[in-house]
Amino acid sequence: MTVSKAATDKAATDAIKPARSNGKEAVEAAAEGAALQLGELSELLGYSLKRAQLKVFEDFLRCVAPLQLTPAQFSVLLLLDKNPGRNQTEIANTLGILRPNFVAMLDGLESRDLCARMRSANDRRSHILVLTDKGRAVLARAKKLVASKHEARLIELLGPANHTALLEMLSKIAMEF
Amino acid sequence: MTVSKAATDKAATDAIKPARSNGKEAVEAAAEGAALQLGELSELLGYSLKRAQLKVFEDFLRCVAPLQLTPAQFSVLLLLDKNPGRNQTEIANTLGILRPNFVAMLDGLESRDLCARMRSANDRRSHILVLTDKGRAVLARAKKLVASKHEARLIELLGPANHTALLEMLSKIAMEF
DNA sequence: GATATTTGATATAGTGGATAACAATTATCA
DNA sequence: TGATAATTGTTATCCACTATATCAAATATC
Repeated sequence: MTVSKAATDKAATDAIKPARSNGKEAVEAAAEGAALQLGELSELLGYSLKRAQLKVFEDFLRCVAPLQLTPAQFSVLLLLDKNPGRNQTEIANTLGILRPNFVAMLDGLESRDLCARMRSANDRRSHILVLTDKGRAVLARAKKLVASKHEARLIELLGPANHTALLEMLSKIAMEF
Repeated sequence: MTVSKAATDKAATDAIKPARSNGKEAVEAAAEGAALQLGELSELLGYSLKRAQLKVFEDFLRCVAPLQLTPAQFSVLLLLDKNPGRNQTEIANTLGILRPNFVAMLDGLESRDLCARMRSANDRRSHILVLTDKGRAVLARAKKLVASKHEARLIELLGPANHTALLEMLSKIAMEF
């Protein structure tokens, strides 16, 4: 497994002559311009998982580009909206973000006036996180873009039933594996 | 979406009192120690995709730890074995690794005597990549570990039919999305 | 009231991914 | 043929993300 965004850019556009199956297949294939054999790689779940994830994130970024939101930022806004009154540690932990790394991320969102830190009255150590009006507006627009462009394209590719089944299996792996 | 390895470490171990459903539900829930609501996040394919991918890679590393191979390194060895006579550009492109980043990766594998660069006779610019005997031996052991520990655990969790269906859908996304 | 824990924050390091540029070599074609 | 373009491996460098240690302020524990 490896996988980045690059991949089959140049290599795939190479001429692909069908490899004739004589003695030294692969070596001859290399001498020609044949496509490489993935071999067991195509059976490795992790490999396809990673490549699919990159594709999906890439498409997410495209679809939500007018709002300049990354998948991570979108998830934070979603969580803040559904869970008012929570502090940084709670939000970060739920999303699997380490608290030190969450600081800069919040700085970014707060500087764009999408959310705000408010000192808690009960516990003056913690910051209660709240969506601003602008944050709610951006989130609403983002939800629409994600549903109508991003997820819609996935559902179209897989079919609704498969899409649901895929989501269930991925959740199962994420939670129980 | 966000997701790193950390996640539900501390927050999940917090006391989870069932939130009573009166007026200000979520705010009250925050006042107590209730679990956070993922909301639309659980319907976002990219979110589960990323979390599942992290879990799978994590498990891969554990299973193949005795051989000290990352998923990326394993994929390189696999590809070299199935495609002898190829150069760095071809291998890197197929795996979605950018050529500049592939150099250090190969240095690592070569310094462990798992593969070797050989100057091509036809084109003295390129390096033909070959597995060493040790590389083949390590790859063979890695394949066994991956099949018997890593993939086996995934198949056990999902069931063989679902596992296959999942692989097909992920490949479809990776290739056609 | 002394000690430990938690929270947000800073500094820092490691890793993966991306671009520009370069020398050596090979391909193109006028 | 010879000038120019393209390719290969490489280096340097930058950015984003992840991870750990540490700190001061505030709170919890006993």
